[in-house]
Amino acid sequence: MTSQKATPPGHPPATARATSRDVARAAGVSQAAVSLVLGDKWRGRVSPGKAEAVRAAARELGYRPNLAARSLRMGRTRTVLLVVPALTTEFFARVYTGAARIAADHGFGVVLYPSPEGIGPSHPSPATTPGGRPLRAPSVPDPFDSAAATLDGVIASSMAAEALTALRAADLPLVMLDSDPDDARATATVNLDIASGARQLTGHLTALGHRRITHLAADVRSWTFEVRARAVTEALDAVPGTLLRRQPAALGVDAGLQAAHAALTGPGPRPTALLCDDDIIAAGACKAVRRLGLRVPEDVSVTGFDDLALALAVEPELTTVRLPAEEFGEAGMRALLAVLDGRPTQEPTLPVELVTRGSTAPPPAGPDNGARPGGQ
Amino acid sequence: MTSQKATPPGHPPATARATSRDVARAAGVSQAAVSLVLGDKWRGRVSPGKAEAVRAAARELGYRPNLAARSLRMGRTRTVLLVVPALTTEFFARVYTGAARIAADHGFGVVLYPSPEGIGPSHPSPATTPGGRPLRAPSVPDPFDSAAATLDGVIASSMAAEALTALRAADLPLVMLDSDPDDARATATVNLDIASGARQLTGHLTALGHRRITHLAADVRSWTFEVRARAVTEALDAVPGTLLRRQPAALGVDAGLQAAHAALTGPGPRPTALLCDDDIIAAGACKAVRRLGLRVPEDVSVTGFDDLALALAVEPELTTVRLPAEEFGEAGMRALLAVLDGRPTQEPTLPVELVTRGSTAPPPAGPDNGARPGGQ
DNA sequence: GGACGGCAGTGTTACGTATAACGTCCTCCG
DNA sequence: CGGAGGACGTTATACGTAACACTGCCGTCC
Repeated sequence: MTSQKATPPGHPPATARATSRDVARAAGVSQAAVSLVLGDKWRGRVSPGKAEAVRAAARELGYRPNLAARSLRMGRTRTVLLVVPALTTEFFARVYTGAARIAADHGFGVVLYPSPEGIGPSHPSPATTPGGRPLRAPSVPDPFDSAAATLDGVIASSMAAEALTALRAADLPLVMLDSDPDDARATATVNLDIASGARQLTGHLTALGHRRITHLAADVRSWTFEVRARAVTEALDAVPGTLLRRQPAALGVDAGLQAAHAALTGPGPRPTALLCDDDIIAAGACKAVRRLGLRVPEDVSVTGFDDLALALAVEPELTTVRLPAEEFGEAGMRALLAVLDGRPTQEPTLPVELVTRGSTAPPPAGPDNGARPGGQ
Repeated sequence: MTSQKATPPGHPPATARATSRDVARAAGVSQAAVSLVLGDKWRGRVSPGKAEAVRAAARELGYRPNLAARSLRMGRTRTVLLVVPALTTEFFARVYTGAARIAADHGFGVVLYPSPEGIGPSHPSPATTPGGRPLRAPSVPDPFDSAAATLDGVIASSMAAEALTALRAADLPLVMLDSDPDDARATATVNLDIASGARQLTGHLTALGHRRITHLAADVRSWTFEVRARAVTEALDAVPGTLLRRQPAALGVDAGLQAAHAALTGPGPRPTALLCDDDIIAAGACKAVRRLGLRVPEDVSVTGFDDLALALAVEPELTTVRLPAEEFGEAGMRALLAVLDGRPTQEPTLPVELVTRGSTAPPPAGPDNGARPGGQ
């Protein structure tokens, strides 16, 4: 009673952290018993009474296990690495959020490794040299040299796959996001149903009557973009009388603008729809359309991909494919946890959803337009 | 040369990590000597020849110190916590990027703690998950319970200050970002010159001729927003004949739209300029203006704050204040490192810059300096 | 000539945890 | 009645590192 301070029960003196031995002393047991009880492995080893005493003492002292000691003892750090192209990309920020949530639920931490060749859509930074050699960022250290030196596993986006090979993660469990299921490096793979999204998008455009479509394709070598390109091609091949062209576009608003400009002013009949590999490129494409004195969607329809916040910020709001980014990160982390536990991982491909908004409409009626605006 | 394996020098066998004792054995010295040499504290304790031998052996074996052991021994983890409202906010993603870079340069790691009340300005997030389950994370754990249990310091945004009090970080060095310099909790404070930015913005509008300005003020209790409001008020007080009103706005595109709608349709003369607390609100405001049949900037000027990628994605491009987000994170981390080293911290207030773009123009001509345009 | 101090190192310890190995009793059953 | 085992705990150890305390040794100075 005299020792009772005014501090709430959750707030111990906080001067020096209590150790498991302090708890043991307070509960009148040995340190080993504390470890057993708090580790929930005391079935027939400690009496219920003492177990409760231990828990009470731990609570009273505000005991938190020293993770450094635990890691040292166990040889595992309960820390995983998430390798993404860039965190300033909203999509990957959301992936991280989902992954971190699941990780935290299991007592794991997530450290980030933005790959050196990471593409920052926010600022126009040249990502790679023409030779394909990744431009080494000034000070992106090997995460295995940094504070996260000891890792239990890795989750990596296919967009950062190249950075992976430079990493010394050779023997770590590796979950790859949105990548080739046959990739030998991956212990497991978690995918979004990108192909379905691309098909839905293409189907939406053709149903509106579009026949001349230009695909503003991200010029990033990555499984996910290859899938988009293939799905778009196949879907349009199935519709007679279509003309698909492809215009490479770097990532970013400005790059999207330039690519769209090229697509709209190039030789041949002007496309009536621009199918963009992500919302950011699409935003740039919208700007390009209007700079040419045309309107979105009356003259040119534009579609995005990802359903970022941006899709609702621009006008008209973008028709796009919603990717469940948080769930994606969650699934990736769950898969990795399963691998770490030795459980079989059976992660399904996550469904995506077409979101129809104002940036798409039937193509304008025109003499040389192979399709009827109201057709369908 | 005969011992040269096919593996590159940087890639050791990678089977089991070499320990400092392995290095000692290989170099023919004791483990203590290895620790001294690699810790760079061997001035007169180890001969240069042996020191070089140790370094060579370490390189050969690909030795990486076990950080768990080091942390346990030293009582410091070389890990700091960054508390931000939400990572999906581009601004804070960039702050993190800067902080992480400096941290890595000094062998530190950064773990993230998105505060529970974190605002997700990204999506209409209110509810719309197909499954209908609450997206708001029910499981944001105390970071001191999570894998980052042991921390050396904390950097916290003023926008997440409330979360801080719930944290048990009582005795940790704390650097606060953009917050009241008199905040007693902070060991040090690093600020952006927000007031200057707000003044520049206000001056820009008044110079264009605007007199009726509504401030779409973020309804988040936070030092940084209080400063903006105060600076705007004072700047406009200095210009005779101005009418400043204030409309609270939640964060997010949709909230900005609603607030702007209220501001434009409310009683009294319609404002000719909307000064928004961030670019996202401004994007929503632009939508509201157009939905009322008005034009940006001819009928209503709109300004943002932050200079996110979004500012260039919407049309017209936003006049805004560019905040050096990466540098902000870098400065915060540097300040924390100084505190940890016991050095005096003397971080200047970082300058900001007005960026004039297409969303601002002189107010429409009218009876008394910008009255409402006739018929609408 | 012996005391002394700086160099060049090594042996040892402790950090806090998890767990294997080891004792007790006590009960139950043949 | 004796021994087998379960319930209940404790002791001891190892994880890899940093740092303290100690030991020779050699050159120097009084």
